[in-house]
Amino acid sequence: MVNIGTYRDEHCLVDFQAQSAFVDSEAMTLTRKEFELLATLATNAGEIVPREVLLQDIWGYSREIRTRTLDVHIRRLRKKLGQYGEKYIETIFGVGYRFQPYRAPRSFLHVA
Amino acid sequence: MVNIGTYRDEHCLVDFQAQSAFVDSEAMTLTRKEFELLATLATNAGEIVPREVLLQDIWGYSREIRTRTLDVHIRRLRKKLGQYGEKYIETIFGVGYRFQPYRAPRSFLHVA
DNA sequence: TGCTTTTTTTACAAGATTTTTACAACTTGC
DNA sequence: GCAAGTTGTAAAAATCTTGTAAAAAAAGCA
Repeated sequence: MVNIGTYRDEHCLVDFQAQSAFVDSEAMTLTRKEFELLATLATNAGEIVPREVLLQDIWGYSREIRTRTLDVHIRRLRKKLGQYGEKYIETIFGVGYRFQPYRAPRSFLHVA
Repeated sequence: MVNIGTYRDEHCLVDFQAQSAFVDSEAMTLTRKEFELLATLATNAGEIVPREVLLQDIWGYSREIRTRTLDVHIRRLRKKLGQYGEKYIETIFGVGYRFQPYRAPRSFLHVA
């Protein structure tokens, strides 16, 4: 079984082909822009995606265009990611955003 | 495996591409200016970088501008480098700063 | 067209970063 | 040691960035 065309971790699944996404096995209802945003971030999971890049790739906006639409979409996406919203989508101040793959918190029983 | 785009020594790793830095494998949370400063110094590790050059390259300030912002940023960077702060960032009085690659202290058992 | 949904803008609020200020501490040359 | 200049430092002020709710605009669709 291959894993091409999807992002997957313990709580989140993004299927780029089917343009669908799931949180804890529950389908998210995302609009097109919301999905594009999630897909772009998840594709680059663990890496910073600059605002510029998001605005260029998803909106086709060039550097000089001033808009808050990215922020608004980030907010709605975080909301739909539920309790993980803040953890998944990190703000890199002055740079952009980063989708962080889920990491299980280490059980305190195993802490040295 | 190549080493381009990074500074690396026993305790410190700076990834210029990813705009991230680590001390003893722990991610440092640096602001933009702090990262630029660290990156500039680490790029020139072992060499003195004059104040003028830092102020010009990072702030775009020309010689005649009087500011203490460089000093403040140096301080915050040293703080975030933790116990190595002072060792890594040397002050060259009247000239500038120098990032010194980590050198393991010679074990006292081997001191002549 | 008229209704619904999605996207963008607007206008502030909130938050984070950067710079300045004011003074203390230090370095160097005399 | 002293004076002049430089750097260190804490805290305040200024600036800049992001978050947010609500309204307006645009896009989809029966």
